[in-house]
Amino acid sequence: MGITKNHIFDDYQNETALITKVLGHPARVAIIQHISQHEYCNCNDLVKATGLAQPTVSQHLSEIKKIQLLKQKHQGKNTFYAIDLDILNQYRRKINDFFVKVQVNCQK
Amino acid sequence: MGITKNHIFDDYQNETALITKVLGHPARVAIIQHISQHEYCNCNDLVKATGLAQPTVSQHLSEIKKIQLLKQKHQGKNTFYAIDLDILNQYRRKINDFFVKVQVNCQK
DNA sequence: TATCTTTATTGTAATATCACGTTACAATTT
DNA sequence: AAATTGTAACGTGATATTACAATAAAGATA
Repeated sequence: MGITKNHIFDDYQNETALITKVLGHPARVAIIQHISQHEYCNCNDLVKATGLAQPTVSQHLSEIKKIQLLKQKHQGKNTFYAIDLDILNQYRRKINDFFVKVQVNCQK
Repeated sequence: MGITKNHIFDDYQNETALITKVLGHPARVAIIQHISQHEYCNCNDLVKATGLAQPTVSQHLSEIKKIQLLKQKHQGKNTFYAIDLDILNQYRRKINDFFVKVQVNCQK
């Protein structure tokens, strides 16, 4: 029905899916890369970097914000984005652990 | 337009997104977990394990198959699924490297 | 004040996804 | 041969996603 039955899955499964879903679009991968490579990166920089329209970039940014992966600093009319490294590292470990657990289970 | 502009992104970005997109649904996370935990796991086992209808499970399986993460062995009327550990490990490293690169870039 | 810049929001069209009933088909069992 | 079992494919409805034009809102600048 186009509606995911989250309630029939456990927290671990839902959280793993939530994180990877955000990474599951090339624009968001590109946005995360670009922010990591450029300090004081604002929305317009990302528009230029991706070639997408400003509302589209803004929409993708809000998806990334939903999982707390971004910090933003308002400076005058500008909004500068940065990666939250604590969260990033937390997610890196979480996703890596998922892969490792699957691997270990297979080898039992 | 609901249609992703893959052509404006590079291979690395598209491949990263392709892999994570498959993990971006709790049913597929659950299916991968269950297959890793049960040798000789067939479609019906996954139907029972997830609580989803058989066609739904079959559809999710085909998404996971698209990125070569599954091996299948036909035995009579049964089809047994297993994780392709080489591919899994390849993807684990790829996704982990993505996170690490972002982290390293931020710290420059 | 009027204008420009920057970002978020709203609305909308096109497409994709999720879920499942139905059907088809192959292999097994009776 | 007929019935049963297991899986994939087809079709479809409901919802979500992607993309963007238009607009709003807030701050900067002329």
